Amino acid sequence: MRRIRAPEPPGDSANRTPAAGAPPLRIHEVAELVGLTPRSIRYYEEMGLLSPSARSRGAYRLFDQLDVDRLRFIKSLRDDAGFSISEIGRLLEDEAARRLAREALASTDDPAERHRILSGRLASIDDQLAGLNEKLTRLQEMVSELQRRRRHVLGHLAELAGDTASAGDAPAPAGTAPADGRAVAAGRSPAR
Amino acid sequence: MRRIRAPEPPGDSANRTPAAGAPPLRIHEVAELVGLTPRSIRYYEEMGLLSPSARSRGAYRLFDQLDVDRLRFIKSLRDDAGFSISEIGRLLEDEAARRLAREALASTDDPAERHRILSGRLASIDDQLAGLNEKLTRLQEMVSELQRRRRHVLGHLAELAGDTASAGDAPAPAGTAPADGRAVAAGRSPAR
DNA sequence: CAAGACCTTTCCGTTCACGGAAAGGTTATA
DNA sequence: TATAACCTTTCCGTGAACGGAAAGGTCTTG
Repeated sequence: MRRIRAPEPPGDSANRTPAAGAPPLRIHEVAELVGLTPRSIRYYEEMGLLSPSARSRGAYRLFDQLDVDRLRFIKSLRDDAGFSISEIGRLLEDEAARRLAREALASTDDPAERHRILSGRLASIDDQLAGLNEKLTRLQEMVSELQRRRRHVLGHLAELAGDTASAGDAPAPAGTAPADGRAVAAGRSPAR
Repeated sequence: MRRIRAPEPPGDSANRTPAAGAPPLRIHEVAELVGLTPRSIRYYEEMGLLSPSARSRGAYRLFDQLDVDRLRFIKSLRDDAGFSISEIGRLLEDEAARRLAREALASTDDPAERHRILSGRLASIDDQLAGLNEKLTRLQEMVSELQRRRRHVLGHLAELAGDTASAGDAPAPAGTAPADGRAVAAGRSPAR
């Protein structure tokens, strides 16, 4: 019987972590760790979202901490931001382009060339910001509306409590919530 | 040849708008108006997202302003918030529950009953807020990160401009953007 | 070295969110 | 009343994002 741990046979350590501290994980381990299925992870690799991760001699996929981070990012983009896999692909490609630009920038002193590279980067960032800001604004509107309603209901409840406690109290102005902003109330997660 | 307008035959006006000001629209008209296809609209009706809209004598679907608003809301939820159709369905169901609660509240004076109704509403609102706040937080993080990068690139560009203008200028502290917050920069929409 | 647990690729199946054609009905206009 | 331009339902097709079984390989442990 085996009990998890230590796949990598000695001798093949030409990975991204030269003589790593944390041992690489196998697919079902990362899957459990980040809350995805092995199937999904293979699918994301197939779609080009993951760098062709390291392999053991026996062709087992091996994941390091960077892979885990990347997968967490992908999951967040999928679940929280609601991006499609291809959209996520584009975002990650841009991430790669970023590194390339960084290198290209480091290897030239020509002002015109540097300007070209930087402008490209700026355009790409603005592109992403435009899309995200749209989503963000809509979401903020929805949250604001819900918070309005919440205060309204809360006001009614306070009024009710006042009535039962001492008949004929101050009706409570119904607007004493923590102003507005982020993270107001939670409880009972929506499954999913 | 016909040229759009005036479907509803006189005699059947038992709709939501008793003797409406704005005439009802047919499916391809609303579709164009809100940026959906007729097919999608029928699908949403089939999925229960729309109240079985009014029909003309010949069974044509007829949409009023409320339908248009609802469809716009659905589209926003789908495109901007990235909700699935069934999630949108749940949100809209809650909207219906809200009306019911409103009526129930108006028809009883029993404090216990009123408290029960209001508590239910509050729980439901908190539920939705929890989900939305999570999405919102993630998105805000992403936007902040992008804005950070944008300022960074902008700083480099300024530096470059300074260099070319007068060799040996102030390097520009790279942190003079509009603080942070909403809607920073746009340009070139991401297709979709 | 046999067992058991995990892995591989391949391939077919499924759900969601529609697209699109078919066959036929409806409504305003010429 | 005959077009033309819509509409209806029904049904089959499709791309995305996986699920799951099949057939076989690979590690580790008893």
